[in-house]
Amino acid sequence: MNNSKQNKPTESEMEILQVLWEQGSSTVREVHEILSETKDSGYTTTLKLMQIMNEKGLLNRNDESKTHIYTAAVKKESIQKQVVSKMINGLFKGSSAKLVMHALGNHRASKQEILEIKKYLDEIENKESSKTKNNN
Amino acid sequence: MNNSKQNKPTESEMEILQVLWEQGSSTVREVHEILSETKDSGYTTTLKLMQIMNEKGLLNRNDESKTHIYTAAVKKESIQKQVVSKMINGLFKGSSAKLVMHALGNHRASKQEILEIKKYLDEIENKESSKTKNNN
DNA sequence: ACTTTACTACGAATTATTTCGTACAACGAA
DNA sequence: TTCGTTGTACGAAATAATTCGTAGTAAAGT
Repeated sequence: MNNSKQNKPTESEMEILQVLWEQGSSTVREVHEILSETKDSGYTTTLKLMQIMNEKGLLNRNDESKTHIYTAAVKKESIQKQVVSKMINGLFKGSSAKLVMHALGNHRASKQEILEIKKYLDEIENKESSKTKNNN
Repeated sequence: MNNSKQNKPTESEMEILQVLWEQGSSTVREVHEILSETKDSGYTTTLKLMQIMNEKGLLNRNDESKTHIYTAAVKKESIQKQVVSKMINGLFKGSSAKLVMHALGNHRASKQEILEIKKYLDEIENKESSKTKNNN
């Protein structure tokens, strides 16, 4: 049923997904341009990677024109969820609170953010049963 | 200065570190026994991995007796920090609040935990300068 | 002493991931 | 049309990570 799961993206694939999530549909060149800022592998490397990701179902591609346009085929949220779950179960052994405090401890949050979180906490504290869908 | 950093543990190495952080110093067999519950690679695989980790400085070992005793040489906190940072900068593009809400959304926290988090939020909201050392 | 058992060491095979070279097609400009 | 440029395809090399077989050693049992 779900063709897009199963294939956990590798480290390099994650980098590409992140670019596509940020920029939206892009060409290989566009993606490569951005990756180049922080990495120095060649153009064909990015190309190959994206082709593989397409085969794996991680990306979709439109090849009507000569220059293909790629789009992330997996939702950012779904990957975020996957990664966060793994961390909670692994490194933080079931305690989301610990992860939360680490996150806040390492990376200073703005007053604004702190407020948001508090609001969110109030919500989940009250309704002990509803299923909340969260943000991006 | 910091000899223990640099070598980012691989996936398998993380599994071993987690066992050692939980169980404390252990023999290869003890570690392997636990890993076996969820994985099916052989004993010598675990052995080899731990030997490599020792070389990399990820583990320390006491080989006074025939059966060596291994200990994690890196602090759990330091790895947690590393991983969380990477997530915030990558997948969550700078917003620790988003990570926090994802964590709480995916993994139901207990009332107890929610309280702890709130308390923590109050702390960092107030003192804008002190450096808090957090839990395990 | 001999055999079995529990270890370590370590080379090497296997598998996964990343990287690149090269061939070839389309397109636009001269 | 003929180049030069920009793209894709794809095999295959280079690297990284995991897995295991085999050899050898010490300790304990018989």
